[in-house]
Amino acid sequence: MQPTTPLAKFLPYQLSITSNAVSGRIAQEYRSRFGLSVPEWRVMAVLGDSGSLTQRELTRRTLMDKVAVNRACKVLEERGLAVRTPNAQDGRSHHLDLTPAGVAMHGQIMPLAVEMERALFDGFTAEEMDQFRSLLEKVRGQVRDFDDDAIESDNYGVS
Amino acid sequence: MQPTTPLAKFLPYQLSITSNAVSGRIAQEYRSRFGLSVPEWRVMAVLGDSGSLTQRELTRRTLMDKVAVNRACKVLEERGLAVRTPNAQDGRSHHLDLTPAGVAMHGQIMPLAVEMERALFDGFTAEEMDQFRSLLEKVRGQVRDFDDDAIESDNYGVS
DNA sequence: ACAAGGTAGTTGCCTATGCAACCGACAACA
DNA sequence: TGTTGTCGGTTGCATAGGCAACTACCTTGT
Repeated sequence: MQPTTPLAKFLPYQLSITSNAVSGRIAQEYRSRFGLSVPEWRVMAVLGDSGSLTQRELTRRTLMDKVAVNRACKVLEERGLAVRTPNAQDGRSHHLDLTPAGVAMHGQIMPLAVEMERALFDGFTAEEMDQFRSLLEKVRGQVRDFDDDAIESDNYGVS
Repeated sequence: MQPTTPLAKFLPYQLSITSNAVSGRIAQEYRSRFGLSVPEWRVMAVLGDSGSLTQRELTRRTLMDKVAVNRACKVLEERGLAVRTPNAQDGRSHHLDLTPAGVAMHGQIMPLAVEMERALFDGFTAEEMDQFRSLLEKVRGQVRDFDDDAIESDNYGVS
């Protein structure tokens, strides 16, 4: 239906619009059901699974910016879904844990995540999902390599 | 190396971080080489290929917000890369075209796009790339379906 | 011809996101 | 023990991106 532009064939473009569509759909669901943003949801997910983590640990595990983690934690604390307790080993940081209310919400959040993943990839075979996962991982590896080589050689005529 | 959290297995999450990594890398390249943002680049790509399009048409082809298209066009015009000429058929809109400078830049932009796509998917077989493309497309289709069904049934206990 | 409704483009506002700078605390070492 | 460098966390700032409202213009129906 859409006229073929070079843009439509460009794989990074397809990746981008697909990711946006999926993220948007999921964000909408979490916002309307729980009033959670995506960063908040991610912190809840990790915290509910592992518990007692510092923000540094959360940053590492969610691959989000430390500021994003900080703000998400702040909101979760204000909403009474998580608490910070002092870290005896390191006075700079604190341990984060879900409150009972947080645990309860986590118990609703994860099934919804599973359900959405199922709905989004409904019709995919197990092989296709594995393939998709490994292709995504491979691309991330390439980005890291790409970052290293950093094409400083040829600047395509632009100084 | 990274401890396994449920988050890391969650496919929409992997999609999101992969897309961010790729987009970020590409955005950086276009910014440093041409001073173009991603929306500006997309408009340049489509315009260079088809020429004489209205913003409405550009919106349709890039799948971007009409405001994003508008702002990109404004910048391109200010930088002398594109011009707007009145549309005799419809007084509300105008036709956009690349200037000679815009055409020249387009001539450098597209090879870089091809080169980056190549570098990012280096090591992928043609089959893998096709597979990737069709998987992405399939997911987008699912998001559309998902949008329709809209899971209004069970609200997971949240009113 | 004119009223009502719709559409392309534009502007303003509000939120999300990221970086850089900063603060208090830890670690290494003279 | 004091000094220097580093690290976790926080805040402020600057930018990107989307939505809603508005203007100007087109279209349809009377």
